[in-house]
Amino acid sequence: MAAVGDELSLVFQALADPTRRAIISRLRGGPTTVGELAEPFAMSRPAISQHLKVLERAGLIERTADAQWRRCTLRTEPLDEASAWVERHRDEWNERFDALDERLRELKGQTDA
Amino acid sequence: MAAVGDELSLVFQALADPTRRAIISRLRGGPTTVGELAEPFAMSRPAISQHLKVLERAGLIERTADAQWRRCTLRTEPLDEASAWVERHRDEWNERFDALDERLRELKGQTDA
DNA sequence: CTGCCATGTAAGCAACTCCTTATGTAATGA
DNA sequence: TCATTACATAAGGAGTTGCTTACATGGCAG
Repeated sequence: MAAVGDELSLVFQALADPTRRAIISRLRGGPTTVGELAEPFAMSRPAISQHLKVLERAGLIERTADAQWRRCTLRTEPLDEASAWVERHRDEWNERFDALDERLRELKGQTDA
Repeated sequence: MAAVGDELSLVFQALADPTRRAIISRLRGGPTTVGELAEPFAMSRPAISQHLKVLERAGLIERTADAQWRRCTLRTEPLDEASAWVERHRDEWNERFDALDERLRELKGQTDA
């Protein structure tokens, strides 16, 4: 199925490709045209265009027309959301604590049985 | 192609699915058997097994045999790596600064022409 | 041993991904 | 006007994903 309509899924999916992550890294150096962006990759231009479409769908870039060039700009808000999700699940303290809790309940279950 | 051998891609790809993110959220409450894990989802057990395989491949869970149950435990190291990548690209300062720089170069270009 | 329980694996299918080449489309410049 | 530049879109194909049902495995209780 993978209908994946929700924002977070789109962002993580966009980040799951090394080429797209490289594009994002590149865009940290400032807005860049598609041609410049495509140059370092051993890949056809349409392929890059399609990657950019994925990034745009995830809200990670904006494309603005500038004469015959399309200027791509990084948008970091979706990265904030992704970061927030990961951070919420990253800290081990709660997990450790709950694991201990679970262990205690387990032991109790064993003595009951 | 999507041969995606690298760690980060596997992690982001694992996080790109809502079911798998829900599983991770659930595992924050401590180690859980596959059955318990599958219970809240409107999905067959094999489907969950396959999601767990993806999570395991990404290093996000460990499965240890415990009699006829498999106990799934969250591992947060891959989340650390993912978080580090996102954090590295999230801060807007550099981006803003370079964007300004670019803008100045643009203006210079216009006055030159 | 036998049948149940929890789980994994296999096979099949529709949908999606990621690339390709070929073909638009819009702005520039001679 | 006509070619060129910069890019997008279309069509197609190999491989992957995410589900399904059916079957295999391995521990356990009788």
